[in-house]
Amino acid sequence: MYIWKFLEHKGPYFPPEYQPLPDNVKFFYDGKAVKLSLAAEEVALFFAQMLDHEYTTKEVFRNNFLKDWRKEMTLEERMLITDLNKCDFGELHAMHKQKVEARKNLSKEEKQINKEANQKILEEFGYCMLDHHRERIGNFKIEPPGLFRGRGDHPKQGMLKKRIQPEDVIINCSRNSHIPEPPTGHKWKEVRHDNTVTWLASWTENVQGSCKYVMLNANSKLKGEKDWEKYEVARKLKSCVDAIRSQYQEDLKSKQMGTRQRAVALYFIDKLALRAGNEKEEGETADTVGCCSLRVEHITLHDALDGETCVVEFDFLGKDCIRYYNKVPVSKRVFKNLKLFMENKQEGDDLFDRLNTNMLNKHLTSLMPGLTAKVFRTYNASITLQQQLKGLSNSSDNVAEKLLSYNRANRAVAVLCNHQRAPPKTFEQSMASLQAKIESRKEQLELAKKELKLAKKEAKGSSDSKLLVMLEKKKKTVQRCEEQLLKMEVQATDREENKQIALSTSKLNYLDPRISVAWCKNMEVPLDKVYNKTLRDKFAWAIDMTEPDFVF
DNA sequence: GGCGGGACTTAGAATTATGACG
DNA sequence: CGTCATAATTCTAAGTCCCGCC
Repeated sequence: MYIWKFLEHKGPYFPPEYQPLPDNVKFFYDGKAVKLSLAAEEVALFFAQMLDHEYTTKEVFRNNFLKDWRKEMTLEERMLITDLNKCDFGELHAMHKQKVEARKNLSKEEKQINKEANQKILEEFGYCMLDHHRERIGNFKIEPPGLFRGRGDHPKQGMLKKRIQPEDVIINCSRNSHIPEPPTGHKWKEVRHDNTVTWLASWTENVQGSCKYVMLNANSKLKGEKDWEKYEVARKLKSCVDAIRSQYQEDLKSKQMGTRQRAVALYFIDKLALRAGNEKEEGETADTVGCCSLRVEHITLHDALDGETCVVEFDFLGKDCIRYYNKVPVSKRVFKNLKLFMENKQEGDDLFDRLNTNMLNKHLTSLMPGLTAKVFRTYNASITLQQQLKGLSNSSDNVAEKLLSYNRANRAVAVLCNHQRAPPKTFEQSMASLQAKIESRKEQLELAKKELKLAKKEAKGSSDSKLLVMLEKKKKTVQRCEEQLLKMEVQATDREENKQIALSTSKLNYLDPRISVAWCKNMEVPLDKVYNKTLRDKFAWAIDMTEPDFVF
C-alpha cells in the first residue's frame, strides 16, 4: 500500500452545461412537433446522437432508453410519449451531424484556439502535487452524461447515465493542502483526507451503482512503482512455477473433489492464460465468464478430435464479451477429471462447483506471497515474449525484419491472452491498395534490373567514366527498389497477421517493459519503433534501469 | 465460507492527431 | 496544401482482488 504525506489538486473538471436546442430544430412525436422540457430534450439528444449506431436498433437498448427518458419528462410529456417508434429524432440527428461536420471544417486558426483552450484546462486541472512531485492526473474530467453503452448483450444498455454534480463528488486530499473550490454555487459531497488510497476524487455512477475514481496518470511515480512491483511478483513466480506445476499435477489425483477442481482450474489458468473468473450478479451485467465461473455448456469433451486424444473444446464469452474459442489436447488425468465434474450436470451448472476465485487465490498466496490468478497471465505473457524474441529475431536482419519479428512475438502473446479487436473497417481496402503498391514496385524493379543489365553491357570493357557512373547509379536503383519491396512485403505480412489481433493491450499491461527495452538495445532498434510516446512515458522506470543483459 | 462494496488494473471502442501521399 | 489512412490518445466499461462484516 502506498501511504502519501501530501496531496493537493484542483478537483475534477466538469463537462459544459447542456445547451438547449435552437427553435428551428424540432422533435416530432406521431408526426407533430413537440417542444420538450429541458431535461427531456437533453436526453432525447443523447439518443438522436447515436442513431447511426447499431445500439439504437437493439430492443433492450430502446426499452431501457425509453424507460429512463420518461423519468426525465414532465407529467404532460410522459402522458404523450409512450412509444419510441412514434418518435422522430431526425432533425436532432441532422443538427448533431452538422455540428460534427462544422467542427471538422474549422479553420486551422480556430482549431489552434480550441487546442490552446484545452491545454489551459489541462494545465489547471490535469496536474496535482503528490509528495513534492507534480504529477499528471489520468482522468481529471468528470464523465459527461449520456446513454450507457454496455458491451455485448448488456441488460442495462441504453439506460441514462446521469450528469454528475459537485454534490455527488467526494474530494480526497491533504488536510494541509489548498482544498479545491467547488464550481460556483455548488458544494462537494464530502472532503476527506485518506492517505491510504490513491484517488483524488470519486463519485457513484447511477447505472451500475459502482464507484468511479479520478486517479493519477500511468506515467506517475506512484503508478510506475506499482507497475514495477507487478512485474517483480511475476518474475518471482518464474522461480517457483515448476514446483507449483508439480503440485497441481499431484492435486489432480487428490481424494478431495475441491482440490481436484482447483488443480484443473489452475492448469487452465497456467496453460491457457484464462482470467480468474469472479462470480457476477445475474441480470446486472452481460453473461461472461472466466476460469472459475465456467459452466458446463462452455466446454465440450472429445475423446478424439483431429487426430488428437483428450481434446477440450472451449467456447465462451470472456471479458468485454470477447469470444474465447480453442481446442486443447489435455492430459488423460485432466480429461478424466473434467468428465467427472460434468457428470449429472445440466446447462447452466458451474463446471467447478466446489471452487471460487477467493479459494483459489488463498491457495496461491500460500504457495508464494503475492501470488494470485492474474499473476500467471503476467508471467506467461512476459516469458512468452522473451522466448519468442529469442527464437525469432536475428541481429543480421534489417530493422523492418526485426520489427516484424518483434510484432510476431508480441502477437504470440496477444493470441495467448485472447486480445482481439474488430477488424478495421477499411481493412480489405487498405490491404488491396498495399498489394497494388507491391505489384507496381515489382514492375519497377524489373524495369530497373533490365536497365542495369543494359548499362552493364555498355560499360563492359569501357573506361568511360560517364558509363561507369551510370552503372553505379543503376545498381543503386535496383538495390533501393529491392529494399522498398521487401519492406512493403514485410508490412503486408504483418498487417494480414494482425487483422483481428490487438497488440496494444499486452504491450501496455502484460509485457515486462524491460524485455522490450533490452531487446531494442541488443538489436540496435530505436525504442520509439516499439514504444510510442505514451508507452515511453509509462515505462520510463524501465527505460532508465534496464541493461542489455536483462533477463525476465 | 459468503457477500457486498471499495480500490485498483485491464480492455476494446471511439475520438483525435499525425503524417504520407497525390 | 488538402485528403485520407494509420497511429496515438482518450474514454469508460469490465474485470481482479481484498477487506470487513456476518
